[in-house]
Amino acid sequence: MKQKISKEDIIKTAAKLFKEKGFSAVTMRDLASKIGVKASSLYNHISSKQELLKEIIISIAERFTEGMAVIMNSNSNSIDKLTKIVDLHVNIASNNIYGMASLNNDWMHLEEQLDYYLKLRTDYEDNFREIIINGIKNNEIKHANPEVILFSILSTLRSLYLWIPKKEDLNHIELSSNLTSILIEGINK
Amino acid sequence: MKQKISKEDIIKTAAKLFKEKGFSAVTMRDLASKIGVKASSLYNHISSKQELLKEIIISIAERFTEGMAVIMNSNSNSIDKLTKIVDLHVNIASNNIYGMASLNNDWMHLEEQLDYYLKLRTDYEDNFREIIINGIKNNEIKHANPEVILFSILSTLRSLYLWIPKKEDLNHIELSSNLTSILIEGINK
DNA sequence: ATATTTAACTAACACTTGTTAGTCTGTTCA
DNA sequence: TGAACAGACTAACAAGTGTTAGTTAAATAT
Repeated sequence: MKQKISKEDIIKTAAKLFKEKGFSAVTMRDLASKIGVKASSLYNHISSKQELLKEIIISIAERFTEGMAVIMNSNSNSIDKLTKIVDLHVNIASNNIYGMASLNNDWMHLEEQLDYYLKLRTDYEDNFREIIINGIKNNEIKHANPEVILFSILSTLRSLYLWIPKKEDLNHIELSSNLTSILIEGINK
Repeated sequence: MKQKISKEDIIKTAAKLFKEKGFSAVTMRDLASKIGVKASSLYNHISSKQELLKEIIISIAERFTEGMAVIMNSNSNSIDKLTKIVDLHVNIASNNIYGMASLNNDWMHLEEQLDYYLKLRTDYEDNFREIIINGIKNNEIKHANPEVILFSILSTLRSLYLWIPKKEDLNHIELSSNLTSILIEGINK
């Protein structure tokens, strides 16, 4: 056998291409030629292009859900929980630089799994919001609009996948603590 | 004449569809039928699908460049400049909810204009970074990693287009000042 | 050594893509 | 009124799309 490719290889390469051009702009022939094989050969390992998107997005989304569940069940205070959420995002983003692009930009092309994905995302945001609102109640977090706080932190965390690869020198523990400090304490002196 | 469509109509509808599904997933037939016309009729007004993307992205990118130039030329202190940048983003995002999606997610499908776009973006980020570094030097901004500060603020501002439409109740002046406060002073009490 | 399985290949499919050519009808202006 | 034009239409194109069928050869199991 000239070559032996695995489903994992295909998914990884797909994620890389999906990040560069988006799901819709990547053809099965693009993907195959990047791997060094003909498009039809891919179908010995996967069932459809859709399946690739599903595998990429849902596995990451579930990792976020699991991480959030652990944080919600911990009895830390609100600021500690936020710190743990930052860690969670830094860790998942670092290990899924390519996949995060699909999660953020191509989720709308999920078909059967779209509703499931949207539920995971909504639940995640609801938990996040609850942590913030509790923090305000407990006087740990300043009395600002919780939606603006949620939006501001979550936007930053969701964009990590774009920045981590550009700053290879910054190690993840350092990034995580710098980020936590800036998000929580702000930047003013 | 049964109908009279303008290039502006086409661009607006295109931006809306590009936000929903991404540039590559929107066909000229999709676009035409949303407008209530046949695909070939679009070509009486525009020269190509590419042109639509260019018009949408470049016009917004240039508005950011102009806004940044005004801020750089003002002799405000660093914190004031950051406040003005927040306003700039809130204003442009509010007025270009759909187009901002293309700017953020479909810029890689620009062809002849790709280099130009990338130059505008890099210059913008360089100016932003300079403001932050000057702020640190002048003791207005805390001595943290300027790349992390830049990334954190800019990610939030670049995601505004996703949040503004979900929070119609929050008016833009209020949003702008809440956001400035959170980005600069943080969220801790 | 032989039989079975794995996974590549070529060829083709039905359909969709952006775009062009040519036509026809309603509007504008002399 | 009639000529010129604008802008819609139908029809078609060449190229590209995801995917399937059938074939072949290498790897593995008996």
